Amino acid sequence: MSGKSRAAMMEETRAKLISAGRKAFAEKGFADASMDDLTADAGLTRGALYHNFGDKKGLLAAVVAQVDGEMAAKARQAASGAEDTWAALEAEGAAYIELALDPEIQRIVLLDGPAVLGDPSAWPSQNACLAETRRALMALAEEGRLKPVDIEAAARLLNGAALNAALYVAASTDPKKILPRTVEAFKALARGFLAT
Amino acid sequence: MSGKSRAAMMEETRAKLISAGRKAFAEKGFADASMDDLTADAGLTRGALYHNFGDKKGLLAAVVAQVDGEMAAKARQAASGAEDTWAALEAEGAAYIELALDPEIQRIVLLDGPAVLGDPSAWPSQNACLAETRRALMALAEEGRLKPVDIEAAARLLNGAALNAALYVAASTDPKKILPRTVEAFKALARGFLAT
DNA sequence: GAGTTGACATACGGGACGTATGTGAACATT
DNA sequence: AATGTTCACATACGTCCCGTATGTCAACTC
Repeated sequence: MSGKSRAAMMEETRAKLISAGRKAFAEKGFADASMDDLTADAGLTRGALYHNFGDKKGLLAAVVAQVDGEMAAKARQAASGAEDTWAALEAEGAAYIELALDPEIQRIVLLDGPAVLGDPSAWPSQNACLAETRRALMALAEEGRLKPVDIEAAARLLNGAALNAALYVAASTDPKKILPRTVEAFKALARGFLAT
Repeated sequence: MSGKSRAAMMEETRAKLISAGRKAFAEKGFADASMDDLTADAGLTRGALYHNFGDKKGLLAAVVAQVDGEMAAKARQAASGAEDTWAALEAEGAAYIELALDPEIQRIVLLDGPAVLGDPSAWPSQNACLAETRRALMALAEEGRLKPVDIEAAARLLNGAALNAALYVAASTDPKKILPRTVEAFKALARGFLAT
């Protein structure tokens, strides 16, 4: 058992490249990240990258999909403890705001991602975060607790509000103080969707 | 009166460069816009651009400031006809959503702008759109019609929701059909800030 | 055991950005 | 009014980086 299967080897190089790309994109931004550098960091060359991901944007897409998936998982976990469907939606939104305080997430998912890959709803990763919010809203709609709004639009509005607000919190001089206020404001805002 | 003053000449070249940059950035995106090409389009060379704007990002900042100012002006105009302070806020939000359907605005202000220049609240243009929303919210707060939320955070949430929703509308297969639903959803959402 | 496939490395060309240097017209100075 | 200076802009150069085309070596097939 000295080696591994062909497919396993390839998965390993893909993982190494994604990891190196994630670090480089987070630290330098997509535009200033050199593929020569990040592939060398992974102990490889650009050849491996082009073979596995097609081009620089392809690597970013893979990185975004990974980070996006992690975000959705954490949001789901945050919502899992809620007693109530509505509380779950609020918890998810709050979780997104807090998650987006991470510079890595801001740079990769909120700034470079949309600019390079286009609108998030068109991403190959199918935007797991958005799907999570949509799911929560549909559950509420079935319970009859929502105003008669378009679910898809509502999900986009909530997600956009949360993630954008996080950029504001992170850019502020005192994030720790502003975060709770922002989360409260988000909860107040979200209640606009509640049936009266 | 054959010529113009020195300062007037410089303003003219700045205007020509901004105009050419605006077109190039809108059509090709920031990354794929060639400074050789866009300066030639303006009948100039890269020398003029570096002299006036420092670098490529400097030109983008100037373009963003111009577009952002135009957006705020239109939003203010849309709100001017409202009978009521709250109706004005709703009208502004709706105006942002509709404005953001313009591909030029999407590309420059919503996608490349944040990615290249960083968080909008830190822009030199001071984000006229955001300022407009903040103004409307403060007026409402003085009238006592707002829940006790942080104004700054609320402005960011509303703006983020509106602009992000516009990306969704524009990316949809049938924007004309989805736009009114999205605007309605936005109005419902915004009511979350209204005092009960 | 020879041929083929495929994952990855190396070599090459083109393009774009930023800087350093040049230039000619307007303004100041005497 | 003539000369020196400034400055807005053009030109020339070096450098970096992406994408492709080509090469290579191990693994699998027959």
